[in-house]
Amino acid sequence: MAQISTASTSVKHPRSKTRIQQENEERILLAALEVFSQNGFHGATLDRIASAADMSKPNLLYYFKNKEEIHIALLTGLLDVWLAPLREISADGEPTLEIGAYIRRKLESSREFPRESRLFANEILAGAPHIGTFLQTELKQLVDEKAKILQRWIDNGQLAPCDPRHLLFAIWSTTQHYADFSVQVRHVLGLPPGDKSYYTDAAEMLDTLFLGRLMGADDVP
Amino acid sequence: MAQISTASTSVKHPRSKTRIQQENEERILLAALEVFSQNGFHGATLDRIASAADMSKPNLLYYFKNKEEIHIALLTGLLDVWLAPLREISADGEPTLEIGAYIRRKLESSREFPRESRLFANEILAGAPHIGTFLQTELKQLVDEKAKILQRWIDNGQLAPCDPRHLLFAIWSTTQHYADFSVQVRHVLGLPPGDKSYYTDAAEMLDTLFLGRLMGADDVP
DNA sequence: GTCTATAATACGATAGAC
DNA sequence: GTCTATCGTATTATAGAC
Repeated sequence: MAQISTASTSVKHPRSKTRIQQENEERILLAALEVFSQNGFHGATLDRIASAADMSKPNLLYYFKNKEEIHIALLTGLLDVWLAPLREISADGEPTLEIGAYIRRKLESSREFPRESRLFANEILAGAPHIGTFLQTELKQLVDEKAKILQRWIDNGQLAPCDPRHLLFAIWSTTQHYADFSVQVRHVLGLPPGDKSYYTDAAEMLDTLFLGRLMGADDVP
Repeated sequence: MAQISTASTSVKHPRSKTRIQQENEERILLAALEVFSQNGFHGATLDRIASAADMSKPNLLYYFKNKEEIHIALLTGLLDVWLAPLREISADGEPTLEIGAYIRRKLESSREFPRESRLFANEILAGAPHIGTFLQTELKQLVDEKAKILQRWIDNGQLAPCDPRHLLFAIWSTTQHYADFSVQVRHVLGLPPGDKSYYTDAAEMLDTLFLGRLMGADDVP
């Protein structure tokens, strides 16, 4: 299975793209994001993607040589977006503020890019056939780096003792849940499709959960 | 789309099944669980299910009239298992103990039944085409019921003020994450396939997270 | 670059012998 | 109940005109 990473360049022709090329590729990727995120890789058909892009199927395959290439292009574009909020965590900041801001960035990302989140979730659920290498290298490296910062805060008594990596897992899972499981969230809360009002309560819950006792371990001996 | 629930009976013929029928249906469902949970509904093929069940494709279709019926049978069997840990939360217990035990049950369920968890996750990600009604009725009702209990604990000062439903969402997401995103967890931690040793640290993290400050809100004014 | 037509195949499901 | 053979369709991908 072809592996991708943030470093990989998807540009086959060094020649710059024409205006119409850029527009059409963008249109295809937008349509594909919609279809892939709702149905998974195998559930998505070129017919539906072409239809969503308002384009004929052969024309679509003029821009991407096959279905998998469209999928890979989407995932590739996603990885940097996924890493960005984590990258911003600074060792120089106040732990409570840094972690609180990270949670808000992730939750905002979940709210603004639910389709991207579901695309990512589908890929992981399927065993990460395309981004396995990315997870083992770029992501692992960044997590290792940030875990050191968190560990230092713990050693300084600024953060409750815990496994830093699992703290990150908890932040990822709780924030992404509101995008990936939005249907369940809405049904349980009795909200209509498209209603995202639950994000307000979600933000409050996560603040209570993560900033309640974990922070300021010194204050509560 | 055909909807199912815990109340639905999947028995078409009241006549009791023969030994060989039971065995074969069980074999098919086990194989299908493996294939569906790894590839999603559309990614799974009858060929692979039949092969995994060590059975011919027509023979498989002798027991289930089509692919969807196998999928529905799996989901139906899953719903009660999914609800069971939540049902056990008792209003008469000590809040800390009750919630701690619930988290451990959910985490244990994640560890013991990762394929079932992924099957469920795939169904929700796809928009819950089969279990939408279940989510809106049985699950919502049970959540409403348990949320009342949690709210009473909050009112009594035994639990930090928060939205009870979102507390449940946080428990669901963090525990299920270790089954649904196990590939990512392993890759980030640098563990080999099949290694589930991270569940120890996971349990500790969740205890710290959920039982740290949330409980005994009175103790920390 | 875009289209119609179509090739090639994968897949769900059935027919019918045993 | 189980099998081989096969049908029908959906879907990926290409050929070739414009």
